Amino acid sequence: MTTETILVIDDDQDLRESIVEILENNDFAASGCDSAETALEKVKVTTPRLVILDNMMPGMGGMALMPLLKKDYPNIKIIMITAFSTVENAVAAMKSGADDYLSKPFRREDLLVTVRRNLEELKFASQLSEPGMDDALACLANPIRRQILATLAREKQMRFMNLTRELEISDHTKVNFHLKNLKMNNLISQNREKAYHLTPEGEKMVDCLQLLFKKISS
Amino acid sequence: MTTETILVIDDDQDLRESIVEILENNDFAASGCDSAETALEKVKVTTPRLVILDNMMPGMGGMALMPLLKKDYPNIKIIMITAFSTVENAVAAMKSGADDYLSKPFRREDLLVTVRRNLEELKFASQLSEPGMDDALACLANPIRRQILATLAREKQMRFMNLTRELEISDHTKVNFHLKNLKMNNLISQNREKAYHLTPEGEKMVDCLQLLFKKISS
DNA sequence: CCGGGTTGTGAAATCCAGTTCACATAACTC
DNA sequence: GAGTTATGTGAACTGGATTTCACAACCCGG
Repeated sequence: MTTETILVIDDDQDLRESIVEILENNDFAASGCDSAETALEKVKVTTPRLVILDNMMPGMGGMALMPLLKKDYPNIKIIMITAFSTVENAVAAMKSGADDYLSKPFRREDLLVTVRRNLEELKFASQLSEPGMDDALACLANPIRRQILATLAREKQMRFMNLTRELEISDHTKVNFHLKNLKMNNLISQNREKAYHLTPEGEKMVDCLQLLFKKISS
Repeated sequence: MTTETILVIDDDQDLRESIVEILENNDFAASGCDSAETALEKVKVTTPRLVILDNMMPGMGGMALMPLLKKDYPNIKIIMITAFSTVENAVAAMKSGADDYLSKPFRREDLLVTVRRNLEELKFASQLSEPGMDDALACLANPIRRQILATLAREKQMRFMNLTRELEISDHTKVNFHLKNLKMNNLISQNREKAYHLTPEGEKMVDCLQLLFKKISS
């Protein structure tokens, strides 16, 4: 967990400080801010990924601040604090751009669950561009490599020439190229008899492909 | 279900015909064969994907036939019928290349379950090289496209320039290129206000990516 | 209606995955 | 051990994917 800052915007000092404290006690980096106006300044410097915002404040209210924040920082997540738990409040908050909401009064656990859920979603976005993901998908992008994985999943293990014939590819060096690729990505390996077989990682990948296929063709 | 032929090789006429009948009653295309020698001839013509083979037969036994079959048709699945259910029998059968086994006596249900399972595995192999799969994975292979999908999953909808800024890519035409690609693959589309958003297909794809990621990083 | 931001196109340039080719070494067969 | 098949490597080549560039139509506020 890096220094992921959470900004808490609330004019009620007690509530604000109590939220910040709860968050800090749970290893989040949080800071407070007592009005929408100062908040706008503060995000310029700290650029938080998550904002907790009271919708009722003197001056500019939370509802008014939200679109401004979203406009300049579309990837910021906003958790709105609404005074009473009514369906209307919740719907209104979500409609105007909140990603989640908390109804006063809320328990410490409600707060933490909501914060964690939203940070989790943020994390997902960055995961998609992670290097591991990149290699894996590049590997899977090639139909020959997928065929190889599928064949090995079926036959458990296979020697080079058998595999080549099975795939009905005339040029054996082409197969070799893709085998090397798969080997480098740790999806397959060879035993002493030079037979290729899936690694545990490779098997996971095959599982993934099956899942993918079911999803896509559903 | 195409005309997927299953070849039943057993010298015991009663058992053989009963197996074929059970299979045919369950919409499989099955045919019988009373010895290993005739089986070798028959596979040349029918090239079944699945073979059910008795290991005890006069003349060439099932154990001897198996490697011959596997050599010429490595993608054939073999279900071995062993006389008694002992661990040794089962292990021996699997070791010499059987993909599955049935111990006599078995119930109609055992047979069907085993056959279905093995056909299912065969089906998977061909799925992996299907065209739909190809497009989808090629699309996902590019990190920028994944980022776009992830961003749209988070923000629900976004206009062109906002998206470009969000991704921190200086050249907007590059983003446009990938957007066009995603559009062509029906993963995103634009509403009247020109805002991009995920299509139902695109959402499925994002789900897939999340699954993939969880699998990979587990 | 002027100027600036937005949204987009098509062609040229570039890059890189994938293919092909020429060759080499081990392994097995007779 | 001679010949054949299996397994593998590296370099050159090819084509498609990606990037860059030059340009243009659009919309919109002042």
